[in-house]
Amino acid sequence: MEMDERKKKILRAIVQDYIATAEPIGSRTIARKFDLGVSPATIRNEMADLEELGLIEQPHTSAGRIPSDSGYRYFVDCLMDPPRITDEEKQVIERETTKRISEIQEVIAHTSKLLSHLTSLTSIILGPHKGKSAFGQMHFLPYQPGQAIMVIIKENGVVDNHIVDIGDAITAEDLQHVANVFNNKMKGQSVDQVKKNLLHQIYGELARQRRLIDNAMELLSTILDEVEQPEKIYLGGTLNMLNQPEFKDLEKVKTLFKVFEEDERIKKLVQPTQEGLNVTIGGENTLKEFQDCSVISATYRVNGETIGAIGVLGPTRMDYSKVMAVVDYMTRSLTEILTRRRR
Amino acid sequence: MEMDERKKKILRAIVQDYIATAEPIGSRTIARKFDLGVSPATIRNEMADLEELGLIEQPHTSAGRIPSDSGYRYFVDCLMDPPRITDEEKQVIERETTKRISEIQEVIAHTSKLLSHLTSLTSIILGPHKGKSAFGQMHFLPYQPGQAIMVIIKENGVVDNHIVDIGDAITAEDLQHVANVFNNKMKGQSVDQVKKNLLHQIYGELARQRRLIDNAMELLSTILDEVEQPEKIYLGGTLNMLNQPEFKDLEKVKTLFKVFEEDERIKKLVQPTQEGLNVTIGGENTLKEFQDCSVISATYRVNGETIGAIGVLGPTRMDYSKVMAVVDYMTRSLTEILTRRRR
DNA sequence: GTTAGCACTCTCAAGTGATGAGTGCTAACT
DNA sequence: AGTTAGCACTCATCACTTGAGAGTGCTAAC
Repeated sequence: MEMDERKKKILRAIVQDYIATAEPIGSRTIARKFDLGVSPATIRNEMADLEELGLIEQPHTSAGRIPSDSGYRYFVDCLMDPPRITDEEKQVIERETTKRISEIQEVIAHTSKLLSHLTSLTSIILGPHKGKSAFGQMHFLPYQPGQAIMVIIKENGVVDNHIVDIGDAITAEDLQHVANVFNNKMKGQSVDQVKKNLLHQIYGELARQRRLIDNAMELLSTILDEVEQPEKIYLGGTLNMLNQPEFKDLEKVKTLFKVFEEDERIKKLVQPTQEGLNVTIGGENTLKEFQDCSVISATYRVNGETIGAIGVLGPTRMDYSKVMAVVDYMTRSLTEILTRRRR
Repeated sequence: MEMDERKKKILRAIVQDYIATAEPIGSRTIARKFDLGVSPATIRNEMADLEELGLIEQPHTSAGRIPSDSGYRYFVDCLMDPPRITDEEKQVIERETTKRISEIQEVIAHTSKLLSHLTSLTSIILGPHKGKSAFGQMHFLPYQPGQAIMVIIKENGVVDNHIVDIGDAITAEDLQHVANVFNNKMKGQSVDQVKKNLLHQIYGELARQRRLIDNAMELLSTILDEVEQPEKIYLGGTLNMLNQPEFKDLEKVKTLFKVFEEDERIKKLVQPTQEGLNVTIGGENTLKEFQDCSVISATYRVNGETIGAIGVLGPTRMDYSKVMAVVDYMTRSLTEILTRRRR
């Protein structure tokens, strides 16, 4: 069976109306609301075909039709108005993102809020992965008698600091010396490499500061091996889900919110499967709790390198065109902000 | 009218049963479940008295009685078994808190989880307030051509760092010089003071680095004025509320969770009004969304100084004895951990 | 190929009545 | 005087029925 023009029109009508009202729509209503020039009976026949094609379904005998997952998929791929951001949305985003915020976490948290606000759905942002970064520089700053602050700058520019106990016997010059040795030997190396290859060298050169070195190495391990610490997840507008009629059931809300607390599974949702905008509809995603939901996601970059993902979660019945436009624009916006910030 | 022994017994029975079942309890059931040696009719008479005293109430004519806020209050103050932590709870807490965690945020987050888990309610922890701290030291570290990392150490030992753009013309010595001037002039001063009194001096001494100074001052403002950044709030087990029968209504859930997102109002809930354990029952607290809820809270300390609060939020119908015991114990535990950690 | 007509199905909301829990009151009992 | 049995009354809840409305599929006519 072929998808002729009229079938397409009818499917589009069904999807659009269902997205707007969340009510199954019947042939009579379609004929009334959408000017297709045919009678309800004709539409009924077409709908029977569409159902056979698996694009729409009936919740029960005497209800109207609703789109199936495949129906949404077809709609998104072939029927939908192309995603186009409205001037109003654009303005809001511009206004909100030009506020100068320095901390990257805050930028992302703010983006998350904005995204959920614009879509009235739940936003999910995968924070930038810290990236296993190699050793860059080390410095010691005087702090208090017997203590110094060890500052470690990773190769990717992230700065970490820790207070370390030093003996009273160590002078500023000694510290400088230790730092110099580390900086020379370790530049660009991972901790494992250092432990294997260079530690005895360092010990050799700095025999007297053995305790300080051990201390420093331990700190370096924890700081540079921070990769295990997973990317942070930012959720925004989780409450918006409660306004969706598909979550008027308390049990559903419970399971939904339970999953919201499991970062690992949320992460899977926005994990991009391909470049550009990802649209995952209903059962296409693997989490059974979200079989009634769709996710629009995309990745954001810094200096061309993909470092995180941004997504919107909503009921399958969402305004794909609008949400896709917003996610797309926000991704670019975020990429731009982060890139500019880094310059 | 006096509260004689029998009235007390009956009130206690009503509260205990209602806490356990969440169902209004009638005279017959009381006579059956609790061995008071009198007939339902007598209990009815007593209950009429208790109602007149405002300690219990009837949801509707033919339902049993439930405790009123005053009833709970009387129960907590006079009737309840004294809070006593069980060995089992104690063990769990010991086990969980001996895991060595270094970051204070993590300690608190973990405590929050533990607390909500033990009580099956929602835990609220007010993070340690950062305290307005004055300028301590400043350092510049070389980073990339044209950029340096400015490290600011506050008087309380908190370290902050930011990448700053410096011109190509500035040498390491220049930077050192700038830092020295700042360190000399500003030690222990607040930013406002500096702006008022010292800025022109600094400009005078460092005429050539005017742009860098402006830059630095701006950063200092944001870093040192961080007080405005409020104490962080840790919520745990918010989902537990969904298991409470009083929140089977979706509308209630919505308003509840909305308030959960408003830190300012949550803060009010646990803000201690007196030393030791605070018990706020139902309408006693000021937030109208929480008129059906009670809060048990207490403050935790470091080195004798109160730095935050810890609390449990649940329906008015909660197991006061148990929750009070747990909150009390956890407070001590947290105080101890933080104090030990600081040594 | 399209449409009108019609019987049929199914949900939903409103109405009904039985049931049961619980009360307050009265009068009898100890 | 305090306690209890008995009883009429109230009210929520549940199961059941019923009617209305929406929608369908089928058939026959256009």
